[in-house]
Amino acid sequence: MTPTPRTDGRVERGNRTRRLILERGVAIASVEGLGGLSLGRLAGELKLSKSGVFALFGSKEDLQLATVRMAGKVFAQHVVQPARELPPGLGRLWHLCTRRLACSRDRVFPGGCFFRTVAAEYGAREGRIHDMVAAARADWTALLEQTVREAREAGEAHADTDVPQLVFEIAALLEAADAESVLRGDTDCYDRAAEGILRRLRGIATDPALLPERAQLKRND
Amino acid sequence: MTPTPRTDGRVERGNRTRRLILERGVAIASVEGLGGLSLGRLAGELKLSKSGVFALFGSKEDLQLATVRMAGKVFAQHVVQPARELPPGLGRLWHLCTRRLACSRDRVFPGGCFFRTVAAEYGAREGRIHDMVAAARADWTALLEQTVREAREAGEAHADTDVPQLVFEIAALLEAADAESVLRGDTDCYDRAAEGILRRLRGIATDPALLPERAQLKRND
DNA sequence: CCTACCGATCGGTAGG
DNA sequence: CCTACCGATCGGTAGG
Repeated sequence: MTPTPRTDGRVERGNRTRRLILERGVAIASVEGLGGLSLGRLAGELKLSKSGVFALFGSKEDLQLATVRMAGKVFAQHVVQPARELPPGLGRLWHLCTRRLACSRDRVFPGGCFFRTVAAEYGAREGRIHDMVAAARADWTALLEQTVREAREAGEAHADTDVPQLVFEIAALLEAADAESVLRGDTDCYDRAAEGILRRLRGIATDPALLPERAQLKRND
Repeated sequence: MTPTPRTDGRVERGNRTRRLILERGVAIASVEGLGGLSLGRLAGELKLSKSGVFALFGSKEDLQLATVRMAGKVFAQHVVQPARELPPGLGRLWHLCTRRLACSRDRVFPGGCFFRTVAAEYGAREGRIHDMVAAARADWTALLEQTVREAREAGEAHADTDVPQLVFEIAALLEAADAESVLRGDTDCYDRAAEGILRRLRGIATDPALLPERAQLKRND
């Protein structure tokens, strides 16, 4: 399956450069949006030629789309994957929420959550970037809804739980915390979001002991 | 106090042109952000000369700042002013929320709420635009907090109401509805936000009759 | 002296 | 990955 190796290692070097460009692109776009990306700027900051960057991606839009894909990998690694280590249930749902808050607090993306920034930037436009960003958000809410349903099937959440309503409110509090921390530079919002979510989860839990008593976001999780 | 009128009406014409430019600028920025504004584009769309647009504002940044101010007037007219007609209390608070949702649903700003878009665009940057956008958001949360406190002082809300926590959650649900309606093009989110807010307000109300039984956003309010 | 523009062009940079 | 360019457009300013 592996292509015949060229002993000069040009393919490998190209992949390294590509990753370098995308990591920088994700960081820039989380602060200034995907509109802040330009071939010349990325080339200048990384000491590459503009046409070299262009050759690796084919067009500016393809570079932007690849940047969105890279951001998705970062988000999955920091938020989605760690929650898989816990068994399905309210504990896993709560872990998804705290990891999402920690991802913002720790500035995994320097300008706050990449997807909130680009969703605001491309939400009202049309085209491939809008569609990919909307799909990424749909994946996130679908993951939250699936996790709630698993908790319900495990008997940890009441049978009459309104899943879309609950997930809408959870996602709203998570995003508001990210937005406010970036805009105002404070961290109270993380405790407020955690408290609001925890109150909502207590409302659907069949057993209060399934959830922590207090929102502990000081921990390194 | 009025300046001596020049019979040629040049000053008046300038003010009309200025308003025309800012109205277009607000519409463009709500969709594409303030970065989507350019002197040449505004001039082209309004059949003015680029230097004419420039002369009216002095610089691009001053044009952007004036655009933020104009958007503030629009928001005040559609959301803040109507709520003043109601007496202080939970009814006024609820009216602020429904007007805010209607402002998004009716696309008073074509790309969804102007301030959510530009807050995401400039939240992680520095400068005069960031500061003005942050101040506008602080004004909005301060208005909500003041309205909650008035309801508490009128005996309509419990004395132990955590005002900042409540306002954080209300603002989060309002913004999430706006963002989701723009990104996905549906309207369910308005009912979800209204339901979530109403549930929260019932939790602090001393008398359930102070609030509507159902979130009626179909009405023309 | 003022205003509200005009047509043309400044030095630079965009995507390609 | 490079240098060398293109058509266009950017924010801003000249004299009239």
